[in-house]
Amino acid sequence: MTVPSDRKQRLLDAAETLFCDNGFHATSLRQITTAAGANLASVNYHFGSKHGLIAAVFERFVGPINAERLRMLHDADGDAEAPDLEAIVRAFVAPPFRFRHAHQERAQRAMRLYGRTHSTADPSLHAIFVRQFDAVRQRFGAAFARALPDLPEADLSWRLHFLIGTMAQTMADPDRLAALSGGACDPSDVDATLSHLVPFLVAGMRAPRSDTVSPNPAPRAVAAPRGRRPS
Amino acid sequence: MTVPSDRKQRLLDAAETLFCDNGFHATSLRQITTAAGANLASVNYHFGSKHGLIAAVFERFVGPINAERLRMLHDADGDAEAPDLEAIVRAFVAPPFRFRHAHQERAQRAMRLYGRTHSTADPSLHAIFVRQFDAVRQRFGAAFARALPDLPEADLSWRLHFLIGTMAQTMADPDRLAALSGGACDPSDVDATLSHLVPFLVAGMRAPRSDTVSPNPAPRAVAAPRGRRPS
DNA sequence: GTCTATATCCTGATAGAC
DNA sequence: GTCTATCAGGATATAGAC
Repeated sequence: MTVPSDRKQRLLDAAETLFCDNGFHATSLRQITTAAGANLASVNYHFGSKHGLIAAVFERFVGPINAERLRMLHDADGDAEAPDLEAIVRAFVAPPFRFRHAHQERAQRAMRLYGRTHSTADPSLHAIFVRQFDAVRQRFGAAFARALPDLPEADLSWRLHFLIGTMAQTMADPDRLAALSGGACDPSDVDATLSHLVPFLVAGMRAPRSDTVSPNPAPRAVAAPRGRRPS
Repeated sequence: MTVPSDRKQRLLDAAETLFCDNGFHATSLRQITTAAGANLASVNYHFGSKHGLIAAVFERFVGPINAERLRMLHDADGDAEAPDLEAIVRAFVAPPFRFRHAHQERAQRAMRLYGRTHSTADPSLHAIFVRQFDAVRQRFGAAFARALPDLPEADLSWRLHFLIGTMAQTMADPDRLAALSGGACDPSDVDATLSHLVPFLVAGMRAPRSDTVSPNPAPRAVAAPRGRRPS
């Protein structure tokens, strides 16, 4: 009790790595226990089930990140009437990129896993995620509302959604950016990442209200290809 | 040959629906064939393997979307020296939202599936996606470079990455936005979605260059929780 | 707490009749 | 092209010795 089982930690570490590389569903308990040097039955003993292990892996790194977000948010707005928008954005997006692990490689993997789980198709995993995340989202929603008092509520909800999506995708898929930029961008450089991400998001949050822009032109539908078409 | 097998279409339809609801990996061929009223062996006959079916499902709806993107891009910039930024953004993000299927419900499901596949963990699925997508990405990258001639190349790559992420997440997870906005946002309204999304992205793309903003403050690391800590 | 051994079920794929 | 029947293997989970 005073010193948690080393096996348990190693199971979490191995699961985190394998989940990130291959996804939750494609990773078997056998792979995990083998990589951790543990027995197959140990997962059920420590975590009850595979689902319990997934939840434990996820909560282990999302907990500190959300705590740091709230801490930075408290420093940033401190009940001010008009808190600094950039500081709020930074409080939201910086912690997951600054997550540190014993090894930097593992920190990057955890970040990727975090970003990908944002848009997982599996409903039960989605539930784990949403439960941990929605409190943070609401707290930041209120801060953004104070920082952008003239923005209608609907616009604010949309933009918070966009902001989360931008962050999640940036975390989820750093390799593609590195490859397609021909080496011009280095997603492993946290400071560089934030120096691009934060201004992009701040500008987006400050965009003109949607009711002041012109309507959408050319609403041409994209036809779905069907096997048979009337001709 | 003249009339493609009805079974084949029904398999694609059923697979699309189930893949969207439960993910690729969690959906079995038995579920698909049962839903399609077909035999288990029919998948291997028509598509060779489950992987072949996944690729076929994906290509069926991503092909027309990318074609429409390129068509709209051609209309928008037409080799102009300084094409309209908003038109380029719209050419990129509008087609997937305007994708139409025989039933509107299915169109929404296809859109969700598309958005989620952007950040799939499975490497072989990722490959299917990237192959279809990178040509479009390069073409749009060139158009953005013409529309934003003063932006350094690295900034451009970063922002294109952000833009794609915002779009993907918006497509992937419409339900959460609807729930958390308390009904203020309606993600099923395509015009409303675009009227919020496009200004956000245009403003982000026009943000100040990253080398003109102040450096990042407070690089405090988020500590990873470990079982044992030196005390 | 950790192990072996096993139960039970489901997966993708295929052989071969029709 | 479509079917039935089946194969070979992997999945999670558990019972029970130590």
